[in-house]
Amino acid sequence: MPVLRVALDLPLHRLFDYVAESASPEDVGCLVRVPFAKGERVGVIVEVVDASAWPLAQLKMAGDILRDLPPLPGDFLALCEFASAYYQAAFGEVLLQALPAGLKRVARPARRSGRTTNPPERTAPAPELTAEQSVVLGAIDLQARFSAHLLYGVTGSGKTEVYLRLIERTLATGEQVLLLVPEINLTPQLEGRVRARFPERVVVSLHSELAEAARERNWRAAFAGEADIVLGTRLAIFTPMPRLGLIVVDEEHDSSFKQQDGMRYSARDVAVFRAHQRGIPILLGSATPSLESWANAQSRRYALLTLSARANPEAKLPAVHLLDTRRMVLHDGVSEPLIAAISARLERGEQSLVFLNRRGYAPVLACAACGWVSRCRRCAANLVLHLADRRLRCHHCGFEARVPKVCPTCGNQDIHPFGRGTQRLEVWLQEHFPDARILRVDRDSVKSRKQWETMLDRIHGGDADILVGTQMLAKGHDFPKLTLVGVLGADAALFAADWRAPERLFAQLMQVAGRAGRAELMGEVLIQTQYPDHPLYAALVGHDYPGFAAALLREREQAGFPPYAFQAMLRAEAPEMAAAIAFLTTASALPVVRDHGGVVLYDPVPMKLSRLANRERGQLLAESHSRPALQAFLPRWREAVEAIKAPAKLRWHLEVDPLEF
DNA sequence: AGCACGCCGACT
DNA sequence: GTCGGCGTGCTC
Repeated sequence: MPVLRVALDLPLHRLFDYVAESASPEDVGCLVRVPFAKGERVGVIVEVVDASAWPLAQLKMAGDILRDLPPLPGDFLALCEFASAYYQAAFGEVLLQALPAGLKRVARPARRSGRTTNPPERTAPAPELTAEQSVVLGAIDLQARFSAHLLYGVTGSGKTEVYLRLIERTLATGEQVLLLVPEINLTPQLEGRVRARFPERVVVSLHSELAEAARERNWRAAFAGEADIVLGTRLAIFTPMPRLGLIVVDEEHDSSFKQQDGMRYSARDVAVFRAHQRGIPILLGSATPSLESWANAQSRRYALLTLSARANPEAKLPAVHLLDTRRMVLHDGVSEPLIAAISARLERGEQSLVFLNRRGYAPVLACAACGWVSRCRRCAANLVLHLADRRLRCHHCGFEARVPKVCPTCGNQDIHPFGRGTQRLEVWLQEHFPDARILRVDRDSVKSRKQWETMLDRIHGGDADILVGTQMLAKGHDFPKLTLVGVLGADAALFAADWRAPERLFAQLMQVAGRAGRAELMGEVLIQTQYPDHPLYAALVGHDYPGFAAALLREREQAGFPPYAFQAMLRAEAPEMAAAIAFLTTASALPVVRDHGGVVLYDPVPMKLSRLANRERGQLLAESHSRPALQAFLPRWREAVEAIKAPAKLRWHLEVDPLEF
């Protein structure tokens, strides 16, 4: 009798073996129902082997092999195996997280046959290509085996059109396309554009906000090869696609491609591996590529393709000016030149956008008499004042309290908000421009996709004169009447402890600056700063991403930071910081650590946000100048760390290529 | 990760 | 006298 080696959704780095009445190697990749501990589970058959060498008496009998779903293909299993090995996650967990929940339920409901039908769309004709777009398209050979391309294109340069043409060429050869986007809800118009361009094709979307049934239906369509185009967020990278011929990653620098819980993978990096493994082209697109991708382009591992001009030649890049607030009078944080610029837009009937990446009314409430500040009792963070609904709110753990009328410690009535958020800015602007229609756009005012679409309609319909918002507003949207972008409070990120903060700030400001002046109206960007000489701002003024990236890469190389070093972070959390640090200290002194000369471990330290939801958190960085050395070290280290006897309340995880510190 | 078994504190 | 805390060990 054959033995099935089965992967189960457990954090265990091993397979479980069962005897089967009858099974053949063709069943590899099939789901199978198996008895496990006291209950029953669904796993995936990874191997079917001859039983002669197995201690059969110790094995349980497998249940049904679920053959109504075709077996998961070998390249998909290999993709999961790669992710499992690279990110130190259990194979079964990787494999089963990739499947829709419905398939994994032990008792499976009878399947309703649902067809994936596209809502009818009018065919959108393809626009003429610009000279640059033609050059870029000519440089991509879809017949080639694996090839990675970085499409560096300024905002409005027509990256999407390049994607669409490539997709068209790929579809023509009978292959499927996977298009990854950071957050599907923020870019509903991209989905619309894809559907409108390919009305006769099956386009399905895959993201976590999709209802379970719809997600399963779309997943099945992709897996069955019925879907021609899969448009999805990071989780879609783990979709089996039998005819996959092209992967496109839009806004490849965006941090939402990085999963921040469970298996902490980078969908962009997995995508590159997947393309390599399948021998197909991959295109990464961005106006501000990640330094990792930029470095790969500089070293010719990726082909660099550039779109330097806006597709609409009338739309010039916005003029970026710095407002040196050290020598200016500020009115609730807003400088007079910015006020004047907004006034001018109001008079001309144009739109302004004021960008402040901090939601709420004020980041903290404080007592002038005794020094009390509104701290979260569960986190090492302040409670943010939300005046709109009169609450104090922790942006990290969700804790809420009502706003006290007097100081909770000394009874003083003199408690005041300190600092500014979007709500306060909105209030002030409304007072100063009483006739202006002001729209605040942040996660508090836009909670659902529906609200977001309503908001976009209002903006496009010219229903707003001034937009006030956080980075939500920065994502790729055309606001034709928007000619002014004001930026407040950007300086904070210049000197942040996280050395990746400038890179993110630059990308964010480039993105929000790109909102200004897309049509025939010239755009202007005013950035308030106390550090007008900072090279980051100089690069913004000059629209000089390559120069900025080169400078950052030089710094990184000198400091020995990524992408010139490879890192993994061990994090521990416990009720007491001492327990977390003690665990990390033990982990850093394990015998395996001494055997790996190529890997350096730093001292365990408390995390920046050292307490979150009543758990104290510490971290330990492992680093190497050689990825193979780090990859050789990690499995051995992880195994030894798993064997550490830690208190039950201690949680830990290992993150490869961490983005945040 | 669940879920059992197993040995020490405050209660119907 | 028991209910229940979570420490430890196992899952084919």
